[in-house]
Amino acid sequence: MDRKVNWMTSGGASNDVGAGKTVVTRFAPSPTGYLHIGGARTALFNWLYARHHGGAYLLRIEDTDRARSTEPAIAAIFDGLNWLGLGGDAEPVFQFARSPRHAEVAQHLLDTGHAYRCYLTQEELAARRAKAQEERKPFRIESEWRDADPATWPADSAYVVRIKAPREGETVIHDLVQGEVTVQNREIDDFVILRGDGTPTYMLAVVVDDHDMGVTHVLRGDDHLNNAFRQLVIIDGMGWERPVYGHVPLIHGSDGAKLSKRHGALGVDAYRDEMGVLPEALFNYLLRLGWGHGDEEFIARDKAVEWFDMADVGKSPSRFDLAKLQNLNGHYLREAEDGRLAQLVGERLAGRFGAIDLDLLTRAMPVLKVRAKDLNELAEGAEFLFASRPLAMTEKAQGLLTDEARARLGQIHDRLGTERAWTLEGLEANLKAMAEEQGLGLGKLAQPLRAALTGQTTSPGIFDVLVLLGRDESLARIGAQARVAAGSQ
RNA sequence: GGCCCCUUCGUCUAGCGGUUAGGACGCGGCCCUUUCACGGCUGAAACACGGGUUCGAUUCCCGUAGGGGUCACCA
Repeated sequence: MDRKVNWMTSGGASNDVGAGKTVVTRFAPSPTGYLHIGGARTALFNWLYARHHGGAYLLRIEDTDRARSTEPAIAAIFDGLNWLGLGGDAEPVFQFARSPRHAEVAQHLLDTGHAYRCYLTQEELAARRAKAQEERKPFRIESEWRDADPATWPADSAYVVRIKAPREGETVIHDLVQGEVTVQNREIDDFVILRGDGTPTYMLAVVVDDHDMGVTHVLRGDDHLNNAFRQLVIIDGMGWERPVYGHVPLIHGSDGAKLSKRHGALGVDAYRDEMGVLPEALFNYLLRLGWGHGDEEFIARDKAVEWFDMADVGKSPSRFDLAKLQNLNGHYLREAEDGRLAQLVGERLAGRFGAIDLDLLTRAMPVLKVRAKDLNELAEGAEFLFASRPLAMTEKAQGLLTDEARARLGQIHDRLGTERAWTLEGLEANLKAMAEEQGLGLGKLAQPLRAALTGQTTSPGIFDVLVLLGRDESLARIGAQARVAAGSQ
């Protein structure tokens, strides 16, 4: 509870850092794959925090790993972010393009004695590491070049630039999520900031970019918590102001293990395309994963912005629960506008049925969407509207069409044939009257009728189906099944 | 293994010294009902364990156990 106080000690209102600066957050994915669910949540939290405090939310692509970074991955990440409404407030920064600036900072650190050239080879390091492990001693890089006089640095040998980390004392971070975290400085080694080929490492690049972008709040996965202490060495060496940190616990799979493809570490595009999830549903789900606001479950965007606070982010990792996402998705499906859903479902149906009558689909949507949890189910439920005769029957539907049922379908066909207006009320009155006349439950008529009209045993209300299909198509479908009965007599 | 972090129903969470420990998903039952859903009502289900501190601990402190993260010239 004093987390807030800690980062406000420099004074000012809660939306100020230091001397009244505006909040600036960033989401910095590395484009080595799609935008995964954990990254999406990190982006969401950064976006919300910036919005809540009236600040800016920036994007940075960490493409310094040239071998693993790809164009398609970059596109997929932007695509996913935009779909969720989490695009940046400014043009994204591409990290690789800034490597000259990174090298410049490394040089400055070298010049000021905060870093040094280390001529140890990777082989030597590996050998020392192996030896330490053999002796069961903790390994920490102790380069003899740390205190070497720059005048003795060989001019022609390969070297890396290492930061000179403090060896005594301790470093404390007042984390917005984790609270006060202390690490002994001796635990921090002289990590590399510039590689042998002169390119910057991630540790250097992040710090320089965050500084240059004016980032005030670094909100990221807590797998970076340890990195924060190392990054602070560079920040302090440059004499820069420290950002406020907030390390959010990771999302785990349903079995508690690290999230992998098996449990939903899919790209957000998979949730959209394959699972038929609506962006507002994923937004709401991700928001509630690790964060809560009293008993609120369905939280709209504007409310999320209003309520979001890093202090309410839980400190323990949460598990990804697909069932809950689906429930949320069902909720948002029911709330979604019919025309929009028709559009989305139409795209899914076009492959099988050709041109889709979006007007019909839109009219059907109110009765269709209440029984679907995702766009796939919605599309499935809408199929009967576009299926052509003869209708394919599911096994259960077939089972419903007994001789007796087919005989009744004949009667229904005759009765409804006299219906001219074809209204919901008229049809309902007609069939209920028929059921009553014959002393039958409505179900005895409705189920075979449903099978004849949709080829399935479940569907929207039977009168809705009748109206949606229209007089001609309905009578044709009923007649088709009734006729079979007549032929078999 | 060293270091860091975490621990309330199966899951997501509310709780911030005194509560019949609340909500949601999922699960069971009932109602609504032409099917399936939706909706409504309802039931089972949790403070990891052990010590303290305190008149009183789910809540504060310390251990134990369990879980997670991290220890690269990857990001």
